Amino acid sequence: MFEYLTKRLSARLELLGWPAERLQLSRPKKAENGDWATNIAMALARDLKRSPMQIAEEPMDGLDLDPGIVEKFEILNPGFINFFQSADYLSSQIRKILKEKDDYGKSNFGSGKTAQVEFVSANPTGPLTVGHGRQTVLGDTLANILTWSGYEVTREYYFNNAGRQMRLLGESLKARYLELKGESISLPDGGYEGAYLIDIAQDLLNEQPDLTADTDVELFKSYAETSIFTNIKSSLERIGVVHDVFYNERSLYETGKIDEVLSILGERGLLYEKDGATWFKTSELGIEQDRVLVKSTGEPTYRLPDIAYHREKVARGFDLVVDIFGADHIDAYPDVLTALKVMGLKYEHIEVVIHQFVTLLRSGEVVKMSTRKANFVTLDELIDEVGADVVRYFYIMRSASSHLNFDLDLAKRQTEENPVFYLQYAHARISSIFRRAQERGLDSDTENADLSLLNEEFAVALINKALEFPEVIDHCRRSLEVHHLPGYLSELATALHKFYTEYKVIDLEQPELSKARLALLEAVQIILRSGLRILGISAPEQM
RNA sequence: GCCCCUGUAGCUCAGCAGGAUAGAGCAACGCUUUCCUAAAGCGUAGGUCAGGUGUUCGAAUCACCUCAGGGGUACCA
Repeated sequence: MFEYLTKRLSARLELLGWPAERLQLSRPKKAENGDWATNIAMALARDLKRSPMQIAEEPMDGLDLDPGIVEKFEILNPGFINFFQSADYLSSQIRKILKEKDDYGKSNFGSGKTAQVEFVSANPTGPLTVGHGRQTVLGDTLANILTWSGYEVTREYYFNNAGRQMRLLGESLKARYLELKGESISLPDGGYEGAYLIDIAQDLLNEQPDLTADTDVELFKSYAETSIFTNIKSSLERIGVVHDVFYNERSLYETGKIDEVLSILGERGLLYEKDGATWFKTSELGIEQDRVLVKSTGEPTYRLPDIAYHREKVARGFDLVVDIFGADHIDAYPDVLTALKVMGLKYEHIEVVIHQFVTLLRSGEVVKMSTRKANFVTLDELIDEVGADVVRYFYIMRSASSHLNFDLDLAKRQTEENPVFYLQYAHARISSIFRRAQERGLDSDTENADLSLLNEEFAVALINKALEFPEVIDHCRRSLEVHHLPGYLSELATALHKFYTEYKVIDLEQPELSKARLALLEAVQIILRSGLRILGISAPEQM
């Protein structure tokens, strides 16, 4: 209907010589204002110097619309043109859902195109925390949306197992190990204090009891890394996240990509030496101040490998690159994009999704978190407490740009009245009705159902809500915001529960009506199942 | 100081390519089950959309200013 109206009205506007690109169609909030509406008359009032009501008449005059789609239209003050869809259109759309099944709502926007989503990317210095969880679920769900939009998606995890932090990790493990052997050794300055390192030290002690203070710290570092990465991957798997590529920053050094970036920027005259460090003249490129790329110690800052990594992303030829970052990285990406730009590389296809922090509340108190200080709640603990479905839902029900308050007590306590169960119950409720219908011997032959019987108020409302699904997916894809989906699914569930309360689905006295209603529920269930699948949440048959 | 995010009902938050009377969930109060799962539905109450100025036929939405909270502004990532 949207496509149809857009096409017909645009053609009409062009015929009149009016700017068709100003045409906007939206769904009115109130049902009495129709199913679709346009404000074009008001938008053009100024240019045409005529009243909106007058303007509205003109394109609509003599415009005959397919009665199989549009029932009628109205022009209302102050100048809205409202369109009402026909019953035939609704029936045909339900048929479409039933026919396309789990493919309903997929688009070919990204067909033949590739996309990469980089997310999590936590260095293996400790378990994933509640803070990482948001990014994890955000990235995975967005990847699902892109897949639904036709893209071939690569989920990527970028990490660094070299550098200062990892060395500290190795030293910290070594200290714990020696501590277990009875030596009184203090943790290195700024070392990792987490208890998880004691567990790892114990494992190492069991496997290799003969290490001493003289053992190379490299052994401890590598043992810690392997152990922690195993743990991280297992946490990810528990909430259904599997990355396709783990990209090690170290490879950028080994293949000379780091040096290449330096030499290209050097050739452009954008580098200089000061105080023993190598600086990038970002101040000449619209950024406040210059940035250090190589420290006076000879080690690069994180910016340099980031630039090299993104240069590789560009070279790998993705049509769309999405980076999911926490708000603490907000200053890094302009540098990276600027570098790509001056190197003459494509960068417009790189989208950055910044998510704000998760504030963890426990007993009404803000929990300050730091991986190094070991004052954190792990993602694993959270999953243990509330389950993977609830974890995923809680993280994506809010927009990424809002500061998320994660109230642990609430999440734990809410197992009965949790919003996620509301959705799952809607799905289970339909399954339950199907089971009951079968018991009663009701013919569930939806192929031949007379869908025109679905003309009651709340049936129509439910159908309309169901038909919004592809628009919601598209909205998520366009804005790279996934929180619209859980919101929509809640509305769909509400429409379903309302329908259920008002009408009896299984009515042996009216088998034809029952059949039509069962067909509608089947369509609704298809959408609930698809939506939940995109969110990575299970769709139970019964609860 | 400068940059980014946020400020909407008691609480948590939608809405913000300007549109028709500002929404939901939770919390509060009241109601609904001889009938497909009440993990549900309905109703009542609750608002200076942080504040101000501007643009517009029309502003929660756009611009500017102020205030408040968070993050960044590192030769940490």
